[in-house]
Amino acid sequence: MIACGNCPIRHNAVCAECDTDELEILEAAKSYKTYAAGDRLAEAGEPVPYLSSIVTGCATISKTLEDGRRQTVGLLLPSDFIGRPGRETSPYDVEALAETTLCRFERSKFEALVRDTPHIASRLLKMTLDELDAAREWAVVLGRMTAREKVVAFLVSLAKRQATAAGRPRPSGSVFLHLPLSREAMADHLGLTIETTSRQITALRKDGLIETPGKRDIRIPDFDELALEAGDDDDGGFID
Amino acid sequence: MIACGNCPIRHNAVCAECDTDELEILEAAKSYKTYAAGDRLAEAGEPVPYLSSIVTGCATISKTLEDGRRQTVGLLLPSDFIGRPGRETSPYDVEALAETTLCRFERSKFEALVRDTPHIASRLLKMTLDELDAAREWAVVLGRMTAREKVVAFLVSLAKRQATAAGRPRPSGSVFLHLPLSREAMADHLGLTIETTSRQITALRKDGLIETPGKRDIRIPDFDELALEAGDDDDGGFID
DNA sequence: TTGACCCCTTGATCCAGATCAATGAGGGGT
DNA sequence: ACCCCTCATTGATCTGGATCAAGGGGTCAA
Repeated sequence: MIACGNCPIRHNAVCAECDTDELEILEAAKSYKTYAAGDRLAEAGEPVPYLSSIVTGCATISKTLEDGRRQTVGLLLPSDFIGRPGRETSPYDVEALAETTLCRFERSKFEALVRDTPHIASRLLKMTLDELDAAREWAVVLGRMTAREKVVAFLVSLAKRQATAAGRPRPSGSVFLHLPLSREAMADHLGLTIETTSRQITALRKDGLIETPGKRDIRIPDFDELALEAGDDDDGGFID
Repeated sequence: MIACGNCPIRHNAVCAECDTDELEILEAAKSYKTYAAGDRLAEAGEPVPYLSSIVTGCATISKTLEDGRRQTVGLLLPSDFIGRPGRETSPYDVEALAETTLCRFERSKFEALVRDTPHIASRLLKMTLDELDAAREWAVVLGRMTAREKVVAFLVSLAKRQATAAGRPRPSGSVFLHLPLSREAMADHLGLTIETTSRQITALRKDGLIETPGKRDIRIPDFDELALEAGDDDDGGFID
């Protein structure tokens, strides 16, 4: 059991705005659970008894159509939140891509926390607005970008999130990236097939935009050059 | 100036949970503004001085890439909210598709309302979570559906929203639908070209799934039959 | 060491939807 | 009434990414 004060996601998760008094309440209500890679954290249409934050690991939110087509609609990394106050069941599958530890709260307890703790409520609102922005940005990728641009957009966004999580500013220069996703999971996220995804990675390597020291490892020699491929001129400048 | 008590979106907008005392505060702070079809309500990268609700009309949230490709990431109908507390500028263009009236609050005033009025904050959280669900559902459409399925999914979702707005349950049987969007706006929303969108509508008409009494009017003789085309077996059952 | 399995890559072909190109159908202004 | 002008439809062709198919390499268990 990690003390909230030492928690790796203390300053990014839904508890980020809480003061020490409030942390004590969370401390009393929380429980941890660790899942293995491949485990289901939630299943479409099934009840979600716990609302949780990802402490370590990685998971996807996805939907599978009756005929097997699958689309990932969210990629969850440490500090991201799983579940929705006010809704008993999940509309999506959530599955761990790697060993994943959750910090969990029983639904009814968490809903009370949201009601009674303005710092939780306001943090949750901010995180939800951020997720909405991310989902909309991804809609542009899915709707209008070419396969190559999709792969680049994914690598760029992953590098940015990795930097943010580490408290670093926008990446630049040389960046190393470990992919928590298989090619299949990437393809599902990008709205492509495995084959096309693989070919685009090969093409980016041949063009010198990335190096692939391992199947799941990417080195980006020049982040800005890669970002340019997806038209990412980093609007950036938002005030918090 | 409409009195909040008589407002058409009183029970669906961000003010839905407010009691009469709180409405008085809103009443004092709000102002109305009406835009013509085609007007910009917000521009990507520009400041958004007012946070608003749509009272009547229709608008799109969209992004245009440097080379002109455009993707609509949200369709705004009466009671929907525009703008984000905590962010000065809009990352997207917002434009009116028809004459649109907004109920507006100065940013600083609204941010204070969110802070001090739990009924506003909680309603805003719920609306944002709903929008996030909608954005994710749309990601499945954009990433994995065929052109025909995309058009059907759009018509089905529009019919559902229209029914919800009118306080009716899930549509069934014969449904009449007025499209607030041009073919171009539809195409931008669906991640298709105008031509493909038009062809799919023609195909659906030839298949007897829809009738088109006017370019912007659609009659759906059998809603459930159409919904089936997009694999919409209406999970429905969510608890609020 | 061998083999089974999984995941990834690469090649060949196909096809849904994009692109290029007319044509039609209002609709508003003069 | 006529002329634009915008929007929608339809046709012909092209192409990016899907599909079908065949290896290749790493890992684990026997």
